[in-house]
Amino acid sequence: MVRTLRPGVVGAGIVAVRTGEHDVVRPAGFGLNTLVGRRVAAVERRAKRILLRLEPEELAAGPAPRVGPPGAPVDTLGVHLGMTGQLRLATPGDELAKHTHVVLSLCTGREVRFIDARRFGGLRWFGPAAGDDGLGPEPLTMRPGQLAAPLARTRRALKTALLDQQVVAGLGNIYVDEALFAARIHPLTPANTLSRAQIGGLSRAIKTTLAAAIAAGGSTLRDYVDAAGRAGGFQDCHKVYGRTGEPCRRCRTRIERLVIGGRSTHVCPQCQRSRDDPHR
DNA sequence: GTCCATGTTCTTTA
DNA sequence: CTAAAGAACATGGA
Repeated sequence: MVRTLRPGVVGAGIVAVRTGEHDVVRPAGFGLNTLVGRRVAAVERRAKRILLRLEPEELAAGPAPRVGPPGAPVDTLGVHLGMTGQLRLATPGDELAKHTHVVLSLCTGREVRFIDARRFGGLRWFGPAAGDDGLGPEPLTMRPGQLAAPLARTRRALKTALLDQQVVAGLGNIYVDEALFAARIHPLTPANTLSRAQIGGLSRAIKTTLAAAIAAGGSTLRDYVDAAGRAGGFQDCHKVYGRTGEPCRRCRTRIERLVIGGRSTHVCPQCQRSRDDPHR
């Protein structure tokens, strides 16, 4: 999402803001229209958050330098897509999709639209804060020790621990299931019983799974599309997620569906037998 | 009508 | 203190 959004947004000034009747902005009542006149310095991702970094206010007005002096405050507007959210680059003539909650008009003549049927997603004003509060390490760059430490402190099912954004930030239900299959570890394994070797394998599995998913453009089950409206392709590579009853691609055993922490969980009972693996 | 859904956050219960 | 379980949010598709 960030990669497709970035070229249409970075360097552009916000010239108008339109909002729908539902308040999807936190803190509640924050006026997005106060951002008119600000310029987008960068678009970054932290875990599941999309972060629009805005140039310092006084420098953004007028023909000012693109980058402020060292130490100048950069403000951040975060976007979380929840389950059904979309950020779309559009032009004013494009038909307004149902459930469009925010439209940011840019000086380039283009628009960024936030669309979200369920409204589990939303925008969040971080001000000068970094926008990474409450988040554990970034899975793509973490060291195994960063994963080992919080896992050693809990007896929760590994699945539940990995969905906890304070343990590791950015894994959702799809990618936890896929990473656990890749690591060949059962999702019900108590987090604090993993061996050092299992942690190492799990860390690697998380990285390869996410990297492959990003390269494929993400998983489109129903709603996800990038800023240009293109669906992802990784759903066709899922080994276990959504494959209940179908044969494991590795061993042909039927994929099982469990419920762990209230979340649908997909597992190959043959490949993911870590709980009673005598070698661990 | 039923069940399920890519996420987060709060409350209740133990 | 820990954590499990459930509910809540809101809409739509099968």
